[in-house]
Amino acid sequence: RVRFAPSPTGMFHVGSARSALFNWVASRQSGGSFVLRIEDTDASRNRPEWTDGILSAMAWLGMGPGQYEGPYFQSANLSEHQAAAQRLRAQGQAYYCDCTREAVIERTGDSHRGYDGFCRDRGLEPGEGRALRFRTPDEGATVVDDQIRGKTVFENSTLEDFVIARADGSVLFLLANVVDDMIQGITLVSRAEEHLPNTPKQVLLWAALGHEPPAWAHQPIIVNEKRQKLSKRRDRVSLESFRDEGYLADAMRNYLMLLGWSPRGDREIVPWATIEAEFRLEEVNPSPAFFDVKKLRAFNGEYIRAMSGQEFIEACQPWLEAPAAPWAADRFDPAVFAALAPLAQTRVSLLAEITAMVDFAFLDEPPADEASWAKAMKEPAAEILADTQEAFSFAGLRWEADELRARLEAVGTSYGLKLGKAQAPVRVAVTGRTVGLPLFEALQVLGRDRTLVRLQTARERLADLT
RNA sequence: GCCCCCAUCGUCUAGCGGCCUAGGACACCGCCCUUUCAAGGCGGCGGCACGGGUUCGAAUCCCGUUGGGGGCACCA
Repeated sequence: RVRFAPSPTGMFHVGSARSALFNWVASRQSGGSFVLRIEDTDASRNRPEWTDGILSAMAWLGMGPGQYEGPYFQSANLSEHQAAAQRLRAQGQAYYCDCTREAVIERTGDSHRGYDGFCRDRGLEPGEGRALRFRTPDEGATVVDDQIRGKTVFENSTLEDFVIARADGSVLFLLANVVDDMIQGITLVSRAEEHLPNTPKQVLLWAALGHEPPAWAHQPIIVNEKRQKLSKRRDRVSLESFRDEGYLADAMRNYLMLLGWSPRGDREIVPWATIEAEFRLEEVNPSPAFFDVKKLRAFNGEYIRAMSGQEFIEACQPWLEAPAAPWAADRFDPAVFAALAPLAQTRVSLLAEITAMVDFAFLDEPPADEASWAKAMKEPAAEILADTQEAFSFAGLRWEADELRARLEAVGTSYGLKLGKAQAPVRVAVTGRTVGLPLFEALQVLGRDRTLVRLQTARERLADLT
């Protein structure tokens, strides 16, 4: 039984996403279950919309409702938490303490030294301002046997007597967590490396409560370009933001699994089934991994190209409507898009890019891009536009890509220009941009009338400028 | 400050004592293809942090140094 316990913070951190995936695969492989716990001992912090966000992000990654145990939003074990705390006290392994933080610092002279054990043997009874502390052993060591990094030894003398219950009687995360895990029969706690320093305390709690601790697995943290832990404030970390930009769930989960692990045999982009079969928690690389958006993007491009034409068209839908699309809804023509989509599929690495790729076809006028205009509309541009307009106006012209190409090529030749140069002014006149879909195919789809109007408009504008 | 973790190309990694002249991917740079841009094909650049051991032999094992990171709440 593997437990996944993301903290509700208003978004789903990519680190949490990777952790969820690791745990998910590990639990399925062993035929065990995946327990989802989205809880906070301070219920007021657990906002419904936040938990909904986590649930939908998980479902997006393929971990849908009904496929896990839970979710548990609020621990149902509050009384057991209390009982455990009192049991520890009864066993002499916890004691009440009335020291304030300030008083401790004054005695130790160091705000980082931790608690000094002042109240250990004062035999205080519960009361106002008195917290319950766990009495850590004076000697020996506690070892955390971790599936990813082996055994880590913590000298008990370095473990301070930590608080397990507040003065008001409420139990803190460290203990509550252990009690919940015990009650739910959790056998593997797999979480981020930042929890490792607290783990010996939990191992001690498990033992004090008379249980064998679960197996542990502390995953390396995910860092930014400065090699610091990805933080909500500094870095872009929300899974939702990637989803909304047009990253595919399959690409994202494939990439995430590769952060710290890789399939055998020089492969990276592999079907999910392969990952589910081959992943091993013990094979996870213990060193921190940089979240490389460029590589993610490259993966996304590969996944997009691997889609069938129909799948691609369907996947693009959200970016072809308001608010993503700048055109009026009634100007959108599914047939036109279906004709352009195959040309666009190898050219987008993010679905969001599709909008700018096809907007010229659904806008009344080509989008204005000054830089493109400046770049393409020089020297013989006016003549090329005029000649092209004339050539394209020819009554007997077959309005098809190869024919259009032949005509423009001829125009270019008359000015000593290769097609690559000659097509530039026409491309900008019709699509508004200097780069884009293959021009003649796009013109064929756009149609004769609209193409000619745009050529005419561009000529007039060019004339006005000079 | 104390405790802990980590260390192979810029990045993600393969490697778990000889198959390593260190392999792949992303990024970057060329060339080919080409109507722009992509895609695709071919090629290039580029790394075992350092110092000691152990061993016939070390990227791989041990120790140290250095560097990076994480944790040190009556938060989770």
